[in-house]
Amino acid sequence: MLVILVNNVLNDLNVLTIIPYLILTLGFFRILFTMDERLNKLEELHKMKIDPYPYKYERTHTFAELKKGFDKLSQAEETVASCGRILAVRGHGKTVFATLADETSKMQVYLRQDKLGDGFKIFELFDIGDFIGVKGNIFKTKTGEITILVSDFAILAKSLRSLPEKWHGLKDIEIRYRKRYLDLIVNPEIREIFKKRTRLVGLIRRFFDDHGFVEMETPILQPIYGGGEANPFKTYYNALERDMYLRIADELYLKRLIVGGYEKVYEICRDFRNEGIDRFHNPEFSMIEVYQAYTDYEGIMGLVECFMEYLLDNLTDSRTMVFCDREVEFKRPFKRIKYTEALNEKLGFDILSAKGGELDQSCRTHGIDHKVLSTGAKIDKLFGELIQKHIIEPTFVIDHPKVISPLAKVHRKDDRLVERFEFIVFGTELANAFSELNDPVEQRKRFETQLAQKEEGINEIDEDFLEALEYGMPPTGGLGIGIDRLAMVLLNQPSIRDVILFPQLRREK
RNA sequence: GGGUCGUUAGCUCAGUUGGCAGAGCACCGGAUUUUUAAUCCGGUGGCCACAGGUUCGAAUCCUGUACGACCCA
Repeated sequence: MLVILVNNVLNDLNVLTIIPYLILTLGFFRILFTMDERLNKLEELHKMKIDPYPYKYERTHTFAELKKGFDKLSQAEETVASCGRILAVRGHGKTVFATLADETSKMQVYLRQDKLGDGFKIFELFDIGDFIGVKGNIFKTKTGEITILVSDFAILAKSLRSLPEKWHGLKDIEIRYRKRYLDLIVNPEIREIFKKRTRLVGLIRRFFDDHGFVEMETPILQPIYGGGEANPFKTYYNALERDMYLRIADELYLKRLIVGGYEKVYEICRDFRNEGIDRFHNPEFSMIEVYQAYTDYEGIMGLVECFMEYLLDNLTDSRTMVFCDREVEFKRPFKRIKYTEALNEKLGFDILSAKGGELDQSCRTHGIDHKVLSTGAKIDKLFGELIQKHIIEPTFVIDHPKVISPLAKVHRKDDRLVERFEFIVFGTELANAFSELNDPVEQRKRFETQLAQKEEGINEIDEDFLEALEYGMPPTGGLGIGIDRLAMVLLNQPSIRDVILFPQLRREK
């Protein structure tokens, strides 16, 4: 069809006008040439009144079902109908072996001219990558492979481009990310990873449902962004004639629900942060936030211990976890270390009473660019560099300085600290939790301090949230878990892009 | 934002000191009725990422740009 179309266009133009046209559309022509053979076959199918893109196929068995039910099906000589994509073809003149794949498995099919008659020739119009349906009986070849002896077959969708190589697969990491569908076709282990990720999210949901939590849905488009420290993506709402932000967290909305009387809520949410992309960061990422009334961070720590054990038992069948060639065991209670004690020991002075000069000096010593950072940010960088990086075993780091935790409740025994923990394993933060700040007067002060520390006063205080707190929020424990990082660690994938189907990349040239 | 490395056929990769652009798979033609990375014979396919520079001569050396990976911020 395309070939005819292009021929017509060429006939309508004289040679001189064609030349620049040819140069301009070189890319288009190159695609045409590479697809030429397949387009011819497509044309051939049309001529034979065979629809290369039919509407459906009645399948009796998936390939996995055929393999599982082989004894019964072969004994009964039952005619089966299956379908899938052609992955390999081995022609032998008057017979053909082909390997097909559906979602469940691969399957060999065997076509013989003496069985198919004139229809046998039609298979010559099929290519690797095409979807086909086959009917026939299953048997074992002399090498013992379960195979369908085909009595009838049909094209289900013609493929116009050749797939990446069958043996080496697709390795180019850029193409794997940009054209994930190719990665999924030729690298079955990648399909397995994303299936496991889906199973993981299902387990997370089941765990919290089973523990009496209710899943909620809160706004992704927010008039004021909050609940974290990050630059937002900004958009404009025409009908309301105002700027809106894609959420960086859903904390402040879930807390409104606790004010509203729910006692156990969670949301599995996609959050958006307008910041750098690297091995641990994608601008859109998945979180689960959990809030439970009448408990504190101690209660949440217990919940996290149960949660991790539940995931390991149901996802990997083992209480050990391997990530980047290191192995750890999960045994409760998890280790606890105090944030300030660990950091003070490394630094040799007390960060809570430190002078600015001491902090700056330490930053310089450890290669941290301290000039543009707030005190809190300096402390957190030092912590990341000196402590977090080296924590491999599952560990709760607890009791953070107040300056770096504007939404957490002051520690009951030390008012310079808050009741907070981060759950760290393999040097990676998997969870962050507080005894939630529910004192509206204190919360307002913290927001004001936070706003004053910002260089650009872009964001405003969420008055509606403060008003909600003023109506009263019960004591509450809150938890946030980064699902992508959790997936990385549980599935032993070194980059966040390996657990996100379509990671963000720059635009192609 | 900075540093290091990479980009060669649809895919996986070679390419020597700067001297004709290569292989395997895929594709096309031929042989082949139990193969399975089928095999055998023959063939097509390249803006060597892009733009400059050095040179008699550049995939190769130099500069810049784009995209990607890793590290740092």
